[in-house]
Amino acid sequence: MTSSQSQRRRAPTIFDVAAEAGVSKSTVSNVLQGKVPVLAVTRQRVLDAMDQLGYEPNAGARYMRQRSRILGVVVGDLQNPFYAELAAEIEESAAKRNHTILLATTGDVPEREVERVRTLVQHRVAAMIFLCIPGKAALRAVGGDVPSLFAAVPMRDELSIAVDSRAAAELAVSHLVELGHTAIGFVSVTLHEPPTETVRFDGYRRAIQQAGLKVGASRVLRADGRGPHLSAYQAELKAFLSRKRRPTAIVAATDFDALEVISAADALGMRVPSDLSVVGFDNISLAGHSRISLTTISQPLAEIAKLAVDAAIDGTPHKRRRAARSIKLRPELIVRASTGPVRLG
Amino acid sequence: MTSSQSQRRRAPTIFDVAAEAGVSKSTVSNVLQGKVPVLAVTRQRVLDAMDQLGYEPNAGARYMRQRSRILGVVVGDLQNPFYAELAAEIEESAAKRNHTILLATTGDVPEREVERVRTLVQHRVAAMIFLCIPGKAALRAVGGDVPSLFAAVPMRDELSIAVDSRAAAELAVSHLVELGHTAIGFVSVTLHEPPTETVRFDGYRRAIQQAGLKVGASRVLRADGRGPHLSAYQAELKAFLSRKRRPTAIVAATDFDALEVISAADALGMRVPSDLSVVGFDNISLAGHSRISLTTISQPLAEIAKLAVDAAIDGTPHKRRRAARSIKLRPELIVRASTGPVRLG
DNA sequence: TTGTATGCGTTATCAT
DNA sequence: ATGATAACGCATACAA
Repeated sequence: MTSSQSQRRRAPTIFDVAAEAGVSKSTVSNVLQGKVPVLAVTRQRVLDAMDQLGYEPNAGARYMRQRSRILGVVVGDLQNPFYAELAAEIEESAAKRNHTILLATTGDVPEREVERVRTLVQHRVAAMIFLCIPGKAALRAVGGDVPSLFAAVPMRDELSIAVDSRAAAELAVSHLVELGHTAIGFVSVTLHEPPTETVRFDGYRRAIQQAGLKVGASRVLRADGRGPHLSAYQAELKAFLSRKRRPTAIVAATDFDALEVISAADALGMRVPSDLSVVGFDNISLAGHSRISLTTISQPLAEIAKLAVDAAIDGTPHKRRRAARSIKLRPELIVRASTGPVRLG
Repeated sequence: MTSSQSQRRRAPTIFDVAAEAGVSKSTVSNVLQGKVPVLAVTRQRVLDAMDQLGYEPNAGARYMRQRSRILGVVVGDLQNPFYAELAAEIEESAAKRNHTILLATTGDVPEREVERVRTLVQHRVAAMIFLCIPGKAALRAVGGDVPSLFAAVPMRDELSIAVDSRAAAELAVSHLVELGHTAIGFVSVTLHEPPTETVRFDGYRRAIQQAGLKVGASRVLRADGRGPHLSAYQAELKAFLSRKRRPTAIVAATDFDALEVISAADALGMRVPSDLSVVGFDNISLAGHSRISLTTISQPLAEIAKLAVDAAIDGTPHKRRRAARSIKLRPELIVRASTGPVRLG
């Protein structure tokens, strides 16, 4: 309205506002900060001048004197609905606390990780929230000056806010045991993050042993593979499900994996859950769809996001205590139609 | 390793580097910029000093003199896999061009839009990429100084990079016509963005007329509703599908809507595609899952992302020509198992 | 309550 | 090829 000119003018500064309002820059700054009392009329004049000129403070310049209000968010795979949803929640929580997020995706490629982390550091983010497990180099690139924490991923010796994956696995396994299953397998084919995968497998293993069952190698399929070779996964999965001593129930490392398992079962003409029970992990929103109806472990997304943002903003006093301040949240089992009693015979 | 101290030190500056290398700040800046020639040995000394100190340039300070390398990305609904995937692609394209993205989600709430846009403006983003249709107020908040464009959403009179939705609708309709359908309906229940919804419905309507068919009011279900009242949607959908003169095929405004339609059909015991054919829109990654296998319209995500980022960075010379420079991409029909020949009778 | 002076980290202009 | 210096927009300590 005011200015349809396309020549990009210099944005109005605090100085312009001061001139327009007939006061000094300090006064403008004072009404901006709200710390120092300013006469009501003066204040109003400044405010008027501001939206007269369409003034917006320059965050970059501000951050040279103040703590930045940007949070760096590093996500491995934003294509995965779980991380996308989590990122959305984090953004919202951050906004509630007047912070913005600088988003970086790495595709879990080590070299890219370092590059992206460095970019975030250069922008002097107040803190770094990882939605992935970065490599050593990336972690080093963060440096000791910017606090970082890990959301929804397990990270030993660091501040991490995640679900207790052992408890989660126990939930899944005991649910299956209650349904009469004894041949309970584990599948992870699409999870690019070794540590997360390991923790979940470990939880599965412990839960199995705790239930007095055995962890048969023939019931476990773990692909350390790179890249999403969907067709290859399917081939492996079909072979896996066709084995003689195949499991009657499967704990999948993620809902994505569970979906792949279901696809393979469908292709083999196996029925879920009567021929094969499947439990997922993450409770992505599509897990509840009638065509999927996946029994799965749910993580309290909003809570994780809020805690992560709060911790990122409020900081962790002593580095050494980071791990100690880690938070393990309680997972929840969502029972849907992908699990059922074991078929006798 | 180097510094395990938790007291947050002042990050090393260009000045510190200069001191360490025994040169002036100007020289350091020169090697940083690479524009002015610097003696090889000096250059190396500076470089050494840099990673000795773990120096990273302060992007905020830099942006006070140079154009910022931040792109503001405003997305309405990041929970929607389509937008999450698009955001990921945009981030990647931006990174390739040494840019970072500041992400804001609005949940399509007008007041939040303005607030978020203002935050982005305050960070002096080089450009704004909208993955939603902002309200007037938000658009005004952008101001005339920061170029903005629209990716994957239709926006009249503005620079937009999206699929030709009329062509898309034609693709869907003619596919169904070829299968013998004449009672082809339209459903949109979860799309929060009126303009996008309107454009897609309009495309549907034109395509129907072009095919010599009629647009019966009884075959159209458009919910302008707010918020995701999934159960309510389901009730509406079931009632819709139970009508006497119900359609034999449905064009859904989004894959999400298509999934809801399928759920409703499942609940009513209707078979897809023998009782009801369904075409979606967006080709989200889960549309290809064996349990869904949704015939849908695909948008070239990566291409949209690249074009959007390039346009955002390289800019549009004259504001008036923005609309003229808009790009309409060709949609593609992905035929899967949710569509089939009309059942005779 | 308001104004003045200085510093923040960097780039850019001008000397040398 | 390198160094001194003035912006850049804002916050802050201090003076008035």
